[in-house]
Amino acid sequence: MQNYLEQLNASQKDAVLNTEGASLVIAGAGSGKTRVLTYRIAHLLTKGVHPYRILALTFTNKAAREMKERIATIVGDDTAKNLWMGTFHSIFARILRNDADKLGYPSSFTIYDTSDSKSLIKSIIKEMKLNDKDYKPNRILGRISAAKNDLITPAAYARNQHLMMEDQAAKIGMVYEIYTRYMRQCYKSGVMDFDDLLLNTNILFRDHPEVIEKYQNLFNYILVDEYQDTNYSQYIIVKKLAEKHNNICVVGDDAQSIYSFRGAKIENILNFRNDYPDYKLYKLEQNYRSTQNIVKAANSIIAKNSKQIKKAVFSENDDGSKIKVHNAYSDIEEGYIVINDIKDKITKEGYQFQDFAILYRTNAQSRIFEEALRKNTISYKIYGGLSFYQRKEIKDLLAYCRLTVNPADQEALKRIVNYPARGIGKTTMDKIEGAAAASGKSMWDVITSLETAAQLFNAGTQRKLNSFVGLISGFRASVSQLSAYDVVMEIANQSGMIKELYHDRTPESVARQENVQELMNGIKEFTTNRQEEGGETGLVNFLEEVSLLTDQDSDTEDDINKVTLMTIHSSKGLEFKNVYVVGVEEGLFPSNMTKDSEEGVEEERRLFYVAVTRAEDNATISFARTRYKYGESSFCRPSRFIGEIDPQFIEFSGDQIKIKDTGGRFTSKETVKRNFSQGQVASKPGYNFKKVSNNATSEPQRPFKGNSVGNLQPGVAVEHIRFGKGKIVSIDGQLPNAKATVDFENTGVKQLLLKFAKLKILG
DNA sequence: GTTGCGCCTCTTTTT
DNA sequence: GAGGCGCAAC
Repeated sequence: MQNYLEQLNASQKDAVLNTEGASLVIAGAGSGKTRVLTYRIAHLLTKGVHPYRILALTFTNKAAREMKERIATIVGDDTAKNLWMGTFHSIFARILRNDADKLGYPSSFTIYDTSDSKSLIKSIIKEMKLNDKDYKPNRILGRISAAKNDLITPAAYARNQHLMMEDQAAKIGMVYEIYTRYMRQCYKSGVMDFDDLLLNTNILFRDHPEVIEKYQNLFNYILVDEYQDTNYSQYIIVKKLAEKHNNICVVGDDAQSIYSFRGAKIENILNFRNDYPDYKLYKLEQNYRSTQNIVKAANSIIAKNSKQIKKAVFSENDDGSKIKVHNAYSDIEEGYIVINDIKDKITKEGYQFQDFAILYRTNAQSRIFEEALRKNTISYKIYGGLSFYQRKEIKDLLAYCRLTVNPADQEALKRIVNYPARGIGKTTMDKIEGAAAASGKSMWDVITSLETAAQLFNAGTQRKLNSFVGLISGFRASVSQLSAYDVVMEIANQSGMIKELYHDRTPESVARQENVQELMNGIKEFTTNRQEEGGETGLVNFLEEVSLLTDQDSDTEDDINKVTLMTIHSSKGLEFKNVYVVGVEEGLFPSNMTKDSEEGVEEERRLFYVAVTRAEDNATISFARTRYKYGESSFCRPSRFIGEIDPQFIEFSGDQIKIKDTGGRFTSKETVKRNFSQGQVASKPGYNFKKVSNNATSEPQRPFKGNSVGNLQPGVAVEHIRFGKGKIVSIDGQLPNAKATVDFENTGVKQLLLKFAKLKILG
């Protein structure tokens, strides 16, 4: 065993050695947080604490896995593997599976992902005949999810005046009813969604004292990573579990709380001292990751926030270079600037691909960088976006698995009942769904019950349904006799999926075949790993693992030495020698969705802080002045955040742009004007948008769509998706080829062909 | 019942 | 730009 204590500084050592009681470790970015957590657990183990008496909760599987591996190198595999270490969701799914029957769930309950939840909500909205203009599944799911994370049941929701008024104001007053039906439906289907895993854990602990007592006694020590990102539901679970022994250690950084949209309450970490008045506070303030310039710049950013725990993060590393700010004409140029800079650093400074990360606010931004990287034959890996498990063929196969394990799983059934096509169409499904709703039974029960089937369907349909039922029943019978791998193999073959997929040899289809193969390999791997750890290897366990996996968890061998592309959210906890924070523009970062509220902006600022502090050697910020959004080009201004960095730590490169701080906003008038005069965007009379577009293939196809032409008169204020607000000066000719002279303020754009324009009349 | 086409909405972040 | 949905044709 290595002497791990020697590798720690004084405050880190303090935090590792004081294992008893409540501890709050405030860990600045790059201050060795994971190291403290790892060694603290290793320390407990070397003191003789049994591994199964330690509960360590993280937010990603990857974090858990890496920590476990590091602990294993200190105390050995056999000890480390018995730790209760994992994400909130996976640990409590495991606990729930043991006691699911107490809550009326089958122990084989399956887990809905977000798209399953959305689809269910969509059908409830339909069933209730609500208008889908106001009732957007996304939005409704958000409300329900938030309620669950605040431990608000449907009944409590209906009684909550605040929530009800909010809903009514937003014209979605029936959310409580949708929530009620959603819960009922999930229950009936024997499924839980992500939030249910936590909510039901809370219910289990609340209603079954013997259960909570069992786990209170079991877990002598509880550790929570990224505590600033816990939501109320998680907070209560942790609090209850720790009640007995009071050995709780939470680690986090309030400055990096970036998940409030998922219900995270920064207050949990800010109020820790109220919950545990005898707590000990450890502050890790020395940053070992980044240069002094980066740390100081980051400090100047976060200083603008009001809600925070005071700390002084410092670095004793070299000063390093200043943060570079690149000003790009367009999003496409931004891509090239970044990629050229990467190439430059590789040739001149000897960095490798793996030393670079491109971080963006939204997944949609990745495409341009991917293209630029591909053109330059730089290998890259991209996280987020459409993950492996969201691909159609994978979801289909997993839906078969889910249905096999849990035939009541309604979304799984709906997904594959007619895939591959077996003549069970919409009419039949509507009947089944109607009967299921009327009788309170699951759809599976409806189709397996002979009497109802005879009433509802003609002989042909009955035969088709019976054959489907036989298929699934066959799979169910196999589960007890075959390994998970063999069951899935049987499913893939007998369902007809394989035949369907191998039907043609188009590249897409080959890719799908490979994906299915990869999933099969995944099952093999899962089985071997679990066997080594002595865990369960059933199909139900595989499904659980897969449901709670994110694509960040699946790093493969050939992912080494590649440029990393990911959202800033996913980059938390990681570090790279060179970091590019791209698209730092008003409306994008901070996002339009959040910039109206002070809390929203503070969270975005923390996100910006997270982005910058990922960098070890160089942080580079860039913004574009025009960007494609929703398939159309639009103008953007640099983000207020750039102006908030203490200027002594940044350096502008490329075209100088006038950035003026006007109370949190920037003006970039001059640059925009200059651009037009440079001719990059034509402003000649009578041009059409084809010439304006950066990308000649994306000609706007839609014809003019304003109100009637009669409304388009000189003097009318209009908005155009590309050019912002302006006033019509004059109109010539008739639609569809009318020419309007519109003065779009500050853009230099004067004339539009209405044929191609999409104007919105203001006011 | 199935397929294909065109129109519409949409985007924040994720366990 | 992409995916989802509705509608029309087969």
